[in-house]
Amino acid sequence: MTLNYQHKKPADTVVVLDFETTGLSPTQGDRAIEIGAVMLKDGKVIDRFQQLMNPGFRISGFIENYTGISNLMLSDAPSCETVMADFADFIGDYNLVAHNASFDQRFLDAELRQINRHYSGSFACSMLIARRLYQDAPNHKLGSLISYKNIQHDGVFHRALADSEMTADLWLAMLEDLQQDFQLVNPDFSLLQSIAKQSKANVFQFLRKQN
DNA sequence: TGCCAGGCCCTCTTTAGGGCCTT
Repeated sequence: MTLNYQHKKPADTVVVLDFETTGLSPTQGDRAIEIGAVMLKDGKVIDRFQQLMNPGFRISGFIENYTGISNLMLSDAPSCETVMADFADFIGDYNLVAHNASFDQRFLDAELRQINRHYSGSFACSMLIARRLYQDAPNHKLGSLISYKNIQHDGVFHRALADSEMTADLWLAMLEDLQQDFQLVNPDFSLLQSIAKQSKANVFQFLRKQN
């Protein structure tokens, strides 16, 4: 069997991450308030990262309610700069996964720019991939996909570590489905990135060509 | 609860509009 996609990293280790933030747009002044991440290697969680961070201003009541993160909780949290420096060390140059990755990438880029740190891994978006693989799902919100795939969870949503754990489980479920449904021996980050670039109409034909 | 932004993606499209996702 020959797979016509390229392995980018010697070990298929990825970091699945999720930000909680003060709003939707760093260009409008929004900042990160929590980062959560799990590191996957060979289909297993080998490390975790979770930290609240103080954005330097009060967050809105909407965000307090949405995330369960209060201004009191953030009052004694370390600064975004301190936390993001640690997180930059955590992710290193590994490839990255997030649900609706364009959102998390904007905040990661904005926060790391503040401390002049960089990363060289590339992003894959679990939402774009799920839209192609699970076209019958009622919608492609993270919580809906967790239910659709019957993935066990602890009922916590909109907290960074809980959401990154669920995104990691969704990622592993997609890898497993590719192995079972398309007899792919070693589906990896690069293949899933390629899936996100296919049209919904052509993605299954693309997958059948992979072996 | 919704607004704010931005990218993707579909369609009654491409000289555009609007829903889906993320907080």
